[in-house]
Amino acid sequence: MEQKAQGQGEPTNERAAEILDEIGDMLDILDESTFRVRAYHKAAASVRSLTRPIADIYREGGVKALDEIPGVGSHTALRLEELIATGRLPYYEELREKIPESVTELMVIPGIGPKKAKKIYETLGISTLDELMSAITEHKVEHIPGFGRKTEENILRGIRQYEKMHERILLSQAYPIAHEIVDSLRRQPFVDRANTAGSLRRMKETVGDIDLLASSEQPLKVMEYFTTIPQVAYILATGETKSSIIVKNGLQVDLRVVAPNEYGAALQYFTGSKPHNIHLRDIAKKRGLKINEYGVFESDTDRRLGGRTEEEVYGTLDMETPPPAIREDKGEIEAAMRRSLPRLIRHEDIKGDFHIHTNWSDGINDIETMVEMARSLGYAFVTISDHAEKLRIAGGLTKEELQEQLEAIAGLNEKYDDIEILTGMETNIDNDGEVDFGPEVLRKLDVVIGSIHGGFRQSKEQLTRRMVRAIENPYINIIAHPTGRILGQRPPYDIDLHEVFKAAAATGTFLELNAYPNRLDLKDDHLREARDAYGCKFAIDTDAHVAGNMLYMEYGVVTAQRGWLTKEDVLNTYEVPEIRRMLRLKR
DNA sequence: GCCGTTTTCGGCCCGACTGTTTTCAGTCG
Ligand SMILES: Nc1nc2c(ncn2[C@H]2C[C@H](O)[C@@H](COP(=O)(O)OP(=O)(O)OP(=O)(O)O)O2)c(=O)[nH]1
Ligand SMILES: [Mg+2]
Ligand SMILES: [Mg+2]
Ligand SMILES: [Zn+2]
Repeated sequence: MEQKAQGQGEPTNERAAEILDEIGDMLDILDESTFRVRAYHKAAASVRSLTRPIADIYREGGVKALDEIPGVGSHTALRLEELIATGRLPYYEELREKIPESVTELMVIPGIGPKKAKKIYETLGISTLDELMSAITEHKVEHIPGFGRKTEENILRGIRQYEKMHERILLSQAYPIAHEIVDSLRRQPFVDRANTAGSLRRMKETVGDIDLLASSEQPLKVMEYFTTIPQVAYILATGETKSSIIVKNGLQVDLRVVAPNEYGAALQYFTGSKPHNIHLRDIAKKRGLKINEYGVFESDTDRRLGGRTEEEVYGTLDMETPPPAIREDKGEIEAAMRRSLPRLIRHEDIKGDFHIHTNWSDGINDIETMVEMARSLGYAFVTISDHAEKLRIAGGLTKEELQEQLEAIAGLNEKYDDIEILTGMETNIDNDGEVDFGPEVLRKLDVVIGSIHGGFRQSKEQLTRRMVRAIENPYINIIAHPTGRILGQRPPYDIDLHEVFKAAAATGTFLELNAYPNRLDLKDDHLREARDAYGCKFAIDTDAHVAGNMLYMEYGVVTAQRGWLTKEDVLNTYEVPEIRRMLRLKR
């Protein structure tokens, strides 16, 4: 029998995490201890969020290094070693003999957990979604002991819901939907306060649903309003503190409603993340306190100590309040206890944008329009960085055209005294790591960007070599969208980021945080790794192809925050003379 | 299965909503 865990060579982090999750699910179905089950899921989440391939970690530090991954203990470290070394995991395969893959797959349906999946499998001998659908049509499911007519209906709805929508959506797509509902809630006289919460408030690059919080003295009125807004397609559940709806595009929206003096505790709870909450509550518990969404309490007396504001919740534990963007249980709780939270970069720190296209290549607007947009954003500078000639499909500029553009920019710079237009170009890194132009052209430019636009399927060695050569080119200042991923469309190319970060730090080459909402590349965790382990510096760029795109800077800044970056880490927070000085250091 | 300035054993966050249940399990946040 062909198993996914077999003979596939070294597992990616994602594959290893999937296997750990599936083991957790199988143990869950087998009625194992919930703590063991949780341990597997926790280890899976930890492996999934690593910034380095586990195979590399293992090669460098052996089992000991695997053991040091949070949530991975001696036992799982050995299992991962087996998996990395042989491409197989006998323990996983043994469990699979008892529980077929298709049974754990039933658990993707909202409303079907380990117990229902097990009953469906054992009672009806059903393990696939198709079989389940026919069993529902024949009304066999409602006769499973403990199930009923409504259970069957809900499973059917669950399947429909899953088929319509089960992917995470871009933060930028969820954001306006969320704020439209928040705004409408705020307009209701019976609503005291309303806010976004969950991953959307933490500004995660994608969100699984929209989480909203409101406070009110009349919670039932709020729920009645919420479940009848025009966006509603289906009401999943509604009670006096919590309701869930599905909106027209298939997305789920959860609303929690609490009393006004509980707002801070509820916001803390509902902002999460889940690991952050669990860690925080664990600390409270060890101090004889209890935290829930209604407040902080003394465990033995249930006396309420606070919860009006988030600061009160964290303050009761003698902690600073971590910004929502970093509440991922990746060190922020410890930092908040030491009172040494990072001073994260703010949007106001941004003084300009280095990556802007115009109608000289594949942009929509002319130079002046882009400059006017930059001025309206209060920027001190903007760099025009059109594509170069090798990227024909993007209307790349020849060196003659570039010369013309430089003259046009010189003219515009005469006209403005409140903004400086820097000259630049986005060059294409070819298969040999060379770019469109040599020093005689590039030396005329203030800022040179290099990026990969093709050959994504090359070997890791080749891709890495190309990139590192470009980084070593003394004229290239910024590497744009370093991993090439496009959320929901294209995975990152297979490149050795360790080599890229090392070379960038050694040469004084800035790594881009491309703020385009479906790129956000480098991503949050990579930014943090590149800075902390390598000392890299960054530029947050919008890669605007039309003036309005320059507003994407906001998504770049929040992603930088999620990567724990401070103002000092980011080139476009400096004054122009200082930027020029830093750019010249490389040449 | 993981983990440790009170522990290497004994804990592991805490609660809402639903359906099928005569008292709570399952799923989800
Ligand atoms: N204490 C506690 N809080 C939880 C738990 N599950 C969820 N929460 C809180 C923290 C989450 O951020 C918040 C919203 O839950 P979601 O499932 O929507 O997660 P979140 O929005 O973080 O991520 P998402 O993008 O929706 O997958 O509810 C839990 O098991 N325990
Ligand atoms: Mg959510
Ligand atoms: Mg939610
Ligand atoms: Zn570009």
